[in-house]
Amino acid sequence: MTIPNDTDDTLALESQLCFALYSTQLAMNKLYRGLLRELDLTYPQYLTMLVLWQRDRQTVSEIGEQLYLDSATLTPLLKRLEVAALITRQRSRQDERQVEIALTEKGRSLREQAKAIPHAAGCAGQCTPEEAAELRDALHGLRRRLDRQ
Amino acid sequence: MTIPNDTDDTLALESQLCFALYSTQLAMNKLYRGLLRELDLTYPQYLTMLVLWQRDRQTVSEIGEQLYLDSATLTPLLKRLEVAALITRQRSRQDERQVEIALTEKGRSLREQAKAIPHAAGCAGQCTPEEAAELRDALHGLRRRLDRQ
DNA sequence: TCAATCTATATCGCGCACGATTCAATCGCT
DNA sequence: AGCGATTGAATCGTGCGCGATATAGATTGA
Repeated sequence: MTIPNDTDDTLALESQLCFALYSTQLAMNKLYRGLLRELDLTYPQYLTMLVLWQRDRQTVSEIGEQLYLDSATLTPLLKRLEVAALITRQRSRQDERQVEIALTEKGRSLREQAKAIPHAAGCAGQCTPEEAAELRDALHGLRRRLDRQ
Repeated sequence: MTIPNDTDDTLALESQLCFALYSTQLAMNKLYRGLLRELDLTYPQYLTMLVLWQRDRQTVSEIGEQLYLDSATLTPLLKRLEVAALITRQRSRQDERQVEIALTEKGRSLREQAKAIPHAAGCAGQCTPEEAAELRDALHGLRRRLDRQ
């Protein structure tokens, strides 16, 4: 009697951490699309604004280091934020290779509206702050290990 | 004496679960890009193959329900898998609106190569199976709550 | 000094995601 | 039977991500 040789679930979709991560990120993105509609920002644009609200006047690569994005992604994104009059982009005097990104008054003032977002997102995810923090730390840990590869 | 009115870290990038999710997904994607290079698959294409390896002959929307993707994303992706000769696409006889996706022999046989992927990914993430399972379940739970919104 | 090298940003091409729309096939109802 | 509503897939437009390449400016060293 032969044992069926392919009943193992190694490749089962739902068993895989990578798919849990992928599909949850899709769901989170969808949630934020709704929350960010009134700010007229996409999710990556929102992240970029978070970086600048924490510290104004940063170069493209400084922003990229924090978001894990490179200039191929950021340059067009930043141009759109510039068109939206939320930031300015100008070549650094000291080093003409660098481009300094700075908030406009409009960009700074958008922060007030944005303050409501994290709480709204937390409610939607029905997470207690403790649950959210635990999951966040587990994810950051995983990311750190993946980055080392 | 005035207390600075904006030292709260509500909007701090690293404190937010959504960014942990976003950046970890970027890192995971990067890992899989490397692992999948020899299979000549992108990550979403790999997920689609997982779905078909679990059950052959499914319609576009059946695949979409499992991956949380709609036809706008899947139709072009499936066309590329068809060009790669991994699947066939043909209109259902019973219901001409539906398109049935079926594996080719080449598509079926790719499964053998793919079996090594989950283990390789687990090693890269340096997760014990228990850690991975726990994080996976926490993420599926969060996704379920987000989907209800 | 000036050529080789390195660095920061930009550009190009491709493949997702997805909102909005279109179109054909099917269903439901009278 | 026939017509409005629904459904399944495709199409279009926009915005990421990112590998690969380009380009201009800065740095290094013989």
